[in-house]
Amino acid sequence: MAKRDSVATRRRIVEQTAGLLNATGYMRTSMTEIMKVTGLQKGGIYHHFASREDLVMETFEYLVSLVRERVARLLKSEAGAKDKLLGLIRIFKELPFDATLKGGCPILNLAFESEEDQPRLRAATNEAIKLITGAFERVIVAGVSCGELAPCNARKQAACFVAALEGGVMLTTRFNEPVYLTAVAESLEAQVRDGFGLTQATSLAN
Amino acid sequence: MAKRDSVATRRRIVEQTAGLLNATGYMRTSMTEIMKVTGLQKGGIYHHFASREDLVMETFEYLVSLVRERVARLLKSEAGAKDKLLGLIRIFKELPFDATLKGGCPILNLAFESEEDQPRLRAATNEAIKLITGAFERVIVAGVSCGELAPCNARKQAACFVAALEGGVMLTTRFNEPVYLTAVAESLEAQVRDGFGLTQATSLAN
Amino acid sequence: MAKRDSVATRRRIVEQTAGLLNATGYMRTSMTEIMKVTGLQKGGIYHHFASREDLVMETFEYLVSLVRERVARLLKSEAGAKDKLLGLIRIFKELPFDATLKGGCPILNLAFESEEDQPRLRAATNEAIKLITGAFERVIVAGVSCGELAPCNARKQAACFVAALEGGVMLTTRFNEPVYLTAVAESLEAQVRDGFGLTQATSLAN
Amino acid sequence: MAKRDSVATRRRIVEQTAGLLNATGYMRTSMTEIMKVTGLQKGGIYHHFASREDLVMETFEYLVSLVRERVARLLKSEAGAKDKLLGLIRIFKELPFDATLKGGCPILNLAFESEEDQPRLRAATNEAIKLITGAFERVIVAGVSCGELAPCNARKQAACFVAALEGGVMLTTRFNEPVYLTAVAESLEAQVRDGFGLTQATSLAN
DNA sequence: ACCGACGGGACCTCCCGTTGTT
DNA sequence: AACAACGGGAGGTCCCGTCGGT
Repeated sequence: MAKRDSVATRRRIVEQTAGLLNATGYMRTSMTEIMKVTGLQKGGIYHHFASREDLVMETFEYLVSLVRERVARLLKSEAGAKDKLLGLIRIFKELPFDATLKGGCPILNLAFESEEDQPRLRAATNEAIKLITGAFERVIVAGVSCGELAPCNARKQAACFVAALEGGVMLTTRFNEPVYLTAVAESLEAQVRDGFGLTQATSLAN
Repeated sequence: MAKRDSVATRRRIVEQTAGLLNATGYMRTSMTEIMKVTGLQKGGIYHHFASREDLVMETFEYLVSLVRERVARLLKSEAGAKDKLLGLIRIFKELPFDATLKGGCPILNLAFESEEDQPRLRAATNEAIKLITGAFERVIVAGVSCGELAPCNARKQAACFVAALEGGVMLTTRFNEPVYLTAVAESLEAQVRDGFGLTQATSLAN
Repeated sequence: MAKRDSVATRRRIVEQTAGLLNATGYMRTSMTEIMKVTGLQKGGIYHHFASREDLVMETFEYLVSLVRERVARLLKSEAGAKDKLLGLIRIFKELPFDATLKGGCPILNLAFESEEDQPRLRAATNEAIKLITGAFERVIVAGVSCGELAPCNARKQAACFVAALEGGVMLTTRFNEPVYLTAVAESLEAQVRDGFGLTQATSLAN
Repeated sequence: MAKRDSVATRRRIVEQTAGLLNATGYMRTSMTEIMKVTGLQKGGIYHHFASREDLVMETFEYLVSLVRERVARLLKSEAGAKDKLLGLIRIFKELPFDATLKGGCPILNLAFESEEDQPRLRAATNEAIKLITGAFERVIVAGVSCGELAPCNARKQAACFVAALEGGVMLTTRFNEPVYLTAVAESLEAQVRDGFGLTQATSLAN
């Protein structure tokens, strides 16, 4: 059971902890609970991670990687800007139904919990949210360039998408009410199909 | 005089604790910090509140009352549905700049932190979010009735507004990035002025 | 039991902890043992001291104050340099038989245990040992001035006295063998009575 | 080859651990640090030693053997009692400058750290200190017999030498102040050269 | 012979809530 | 009404020792 399993165990710890932390809270969840879901004792866990923060950090990055991977795959599979945006929206819509991500968006969750006295976690959340916002922004810029979308402030439009979707995920998750995410997604989808009002110019301008 | 002082002190505790709890976290904030901002010792606080949860509960309801009051005043001061919606949006836009509410929306904050093992707090957040959503919904229903807004699923439309605005507040607060809330608000304002696409029917239908 | 007893309790903790720490070890002794001798629970102790190190620090200074007090009283009660030196030696001879100091010299004990990663404790021991050495040195300087003692390097002579006596205390304490301290004390007493060889000049010269 | 390697490795562990334990503390030093200096993992060390205490025990005896060897060599190389005593003193003077013994006298170090719940270590230190004291005592007895030294209580005189020298080593090591050991050594050397006051009888009598 | 994954326990710290007291 | 001494418990960390494997 020795050496060879080390990598696997470490990954197993991260994977099993991921869902727990994202649902119960990165800071609130005690090592005891982590011990329970991993089936390991404190000694076993601390053999793989120097500190609780290290484990949280790695778990967070694992969760972010799940999202990043989906985004990357989506951007490759779809060609048009509209389809890409609709796909990104779909990723958010599916979030609460994913087993490990049913706690909501890990980025917002950790951002909510991490304080200024945990600079590593804060920095990680900042970077992660930029990843998402950046993806939206780049798609929008490209869509505008090729005339598929109406001209607009891409950064603002991206921020609007992310904020609305994150809000939808958050409310749906926390209040167990699917309507929030559904409503937001539908609204955004309509805007996308409309090309941000390509003909009527109702998009975010300045 | 005893009773009068008691009531005043109790209220003072709530008011002084409100901003702290909403910014630092309802569950994360320790009694020590609460003691610091109130200037009272443990005994003094527990004399007025049977438990920490009671204080949290009352503080939360105080914060919600601040929001409710603004909403009520706004609904009274404005006559048209569009103006009322724009006013509600403005309330959210001002949230992060309010001294006591700079921690973000208290409802979402507490909803985020409260677990299933705290049914009272959960119930309070559920009720509070319905208050907000209900306000939007009623305005929309009225607006549609009088023809000021395009026909739509009012509940969904309200959910969409609240989710987007809450998301904007959340991201702006947690990432210290005003663009999220600004972008969301502008987008919603545009939709409102458009009367949810009164002429082109781009609003949330089913 | 409230406010008034605070000072007394704090002092009681220090006094009861003093003997324990000096005998069992400043670093080795666990909070659990300190709880036992003080009769308080962790909460009670941490109410009075912010950290274990703080308690150790204060306990150490209490023990040093006991020694300092004896030295001060001795220096006042005796007039001649020889009598003062004999008195100082006697203080060391009595150390292992003192209830609270039976663990040996607190200065050397803590100096032994404190590492470089505890600068406060290190600094305290440095200061404390200088207190002892300084007392010897000043007496010797005065004794030489008035011709009661043979001319010598006072600092060296003082260091010799302290080292020998500390060694005697240490060995007697750790090996439970009174002869070490007795032998050292007798030898030093003989040198003192001899006035450091006032007539034959066998004292430490350069 | 297996057995040979085993013995060599075992000795290597002891030698590499010796300096570390004597400087950092026999009890305080963690297995992690021991692993670091030996370059072995836990399993490797525990393969050679049944317990941490066994390793400490053996390391201690190795360090004592270093001292014993020096003493034996000195006693052989010098003929006269005075020269032997001066040589013994010199051994102590050199202690803090020896690479492996720069932590001070291993006997006193371990005696300080070992508690009553470690009878083996206690016994080992008792035996070791008797080795040193016995060496002094035998030299003194011989010196008195042949008239090189003034008649005296040899056991006491030996105890005095050892206590003073150990004290000097201790203070010099712990306070990083060479004067203590230097002063003690000079004083004792003077006494030796004087033959313990062969002519004036100032030596330890009863 | 040696590695290293893991169990299990002890330690310090901090926190909430009670209670005697002023 | 308010203070503050104290109990009791839980959390994160680290450490020693075992044992399956190479």
